[in-house]
Amino acid sequence: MENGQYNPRDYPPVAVTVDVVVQTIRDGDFQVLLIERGEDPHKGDWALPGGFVRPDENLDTAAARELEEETSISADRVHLEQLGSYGEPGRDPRMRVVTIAYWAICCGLPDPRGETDAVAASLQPVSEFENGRIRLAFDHGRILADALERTRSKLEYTALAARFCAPEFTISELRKVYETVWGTIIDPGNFQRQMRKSGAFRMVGERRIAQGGVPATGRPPSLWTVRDSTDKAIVEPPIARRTGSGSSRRR
Amino acid sequence: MENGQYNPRDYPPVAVTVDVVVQTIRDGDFQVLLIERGEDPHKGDWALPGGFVRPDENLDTAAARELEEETSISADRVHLEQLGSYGEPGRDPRMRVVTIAYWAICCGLPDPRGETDAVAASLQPVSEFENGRIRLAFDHGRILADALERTRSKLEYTALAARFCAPEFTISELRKVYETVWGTIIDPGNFQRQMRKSGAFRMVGERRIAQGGVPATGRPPSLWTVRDSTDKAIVEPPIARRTGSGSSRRR
DNA sequence: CAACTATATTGTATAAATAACAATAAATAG
DNA sequence: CTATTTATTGTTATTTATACAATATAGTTG
Repeated sequence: MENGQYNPRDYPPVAVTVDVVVQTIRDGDFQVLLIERGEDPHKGDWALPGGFVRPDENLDTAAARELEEETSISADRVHLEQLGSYGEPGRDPRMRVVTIAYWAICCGLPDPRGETDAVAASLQPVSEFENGRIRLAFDHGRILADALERTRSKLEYTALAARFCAPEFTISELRKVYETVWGTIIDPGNFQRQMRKSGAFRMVGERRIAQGGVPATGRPPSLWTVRDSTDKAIVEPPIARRTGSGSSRRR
Repeated sequence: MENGQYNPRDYPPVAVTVDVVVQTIRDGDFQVLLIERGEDPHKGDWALPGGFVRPDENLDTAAARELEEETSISADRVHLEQLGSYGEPGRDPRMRVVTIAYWAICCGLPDPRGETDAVAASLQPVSEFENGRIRLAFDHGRILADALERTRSKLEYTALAARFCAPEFTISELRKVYETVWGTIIDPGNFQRQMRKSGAFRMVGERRIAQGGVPATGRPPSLWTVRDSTDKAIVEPPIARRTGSGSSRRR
């Protein structure tokens, strides 16, 4: 491309697709959107939602479109970011396919069904994948694993945890996001201070009284929102992820 | 790709290329490999080295091949990593081109010339680009900026700084890498301890006496190497990058 | 209504890490 | 030998992290 010596038409066709790892928390469980493949290859297996990039379409736009088609929620209430490209020659047996993988975080998915595609989309617990009980088609297992690591890593130094929450949230809700995604337990007091000092969030309400549905118990929390809605908000200093799973409390 | 509803042949051809941001330190200066375009579009401008991905070639392999063609150094003495994909529809006026960008760190480039390509490749100071004195063709300016930020960021928590050095290096040489790439000044004493405690490096020689060329002055340093040659070595705790340029010393 | 329970939030004490700079070590240059 | 230079270790004040205790403020129950 940098020089005119190669003629693109000399090469066999390459298809370019986007695949999206859509992550959310539902019922206190870290989950990811998967579709059941209706056709071979890998018929009946799980796969990531995705599709071809259209001729005059941005990569980001293509990913946003796939996301909206699959979840019917608009991409502006979602964090969507490129993960990387996967282009192993044999990754799709039908032809050479290079895919640009994206990852997304969203809140409150309305129980998804495949809308445009005649395939069943559903949220599956990440734990099922990491246990090996769910196996993915193509190289989607690798892509998913990379996306999960990226998400967990970015929670450390960004305010992206808030994307798992409604626009306004409590610090405890935020803490539960960390605990769910990382599989750890975090001290509520220390977490409270860290978030307040981080500068990434802004208080929008002193008190929240009983919400619809859940009858509140305990002292009412204050309400917060992200200070920078462009997902650039940095949590500084970063909050430490303890690799050990489960309780780290001492008795 | 996930379903059979789209036929790849229905879409206009997409060319897939790789572009590589090759970074090194030469004469104490942070530099990047650029080529001068010999043909339109952007004839005479600077661009990143790159080229088409071949039919049966990995993306990583294609990047390594481009790197070797352009620098004539083998990719195993180099850190080479994917940066991301750039596929804006109009980024190349000739046709739809999606490029997978890579970034590389290497040590001691033998003054490069374009070998296979009949184009002039040369190392240019990063400062020239960041000053705006060098302007790049296509969207390569954006790619380069992203790569530089990635490199600077990864120096914080990985042992990749060592890739700018010979296989064996002194802690002072390592410190100068940080200072050069970040444009900051780092306290030698504190840096020494951080690197020793980080676990990322291993001492391979107690003393280094006068090297060829430079007549040594001062106390001879010990020699070190990276403990994990797979570039997975983590510097923990990370070393802090002070955004402010130049001296941060107090008087 | 008082006592109890449950969260949220603030306090506190200790340990650990950071940062600035001083001091020492070990070589070469003159 | 003395000055100079770079490497490395010491030292100390300050900040930050961690664990846990204490308080605040609501709802719930007897």
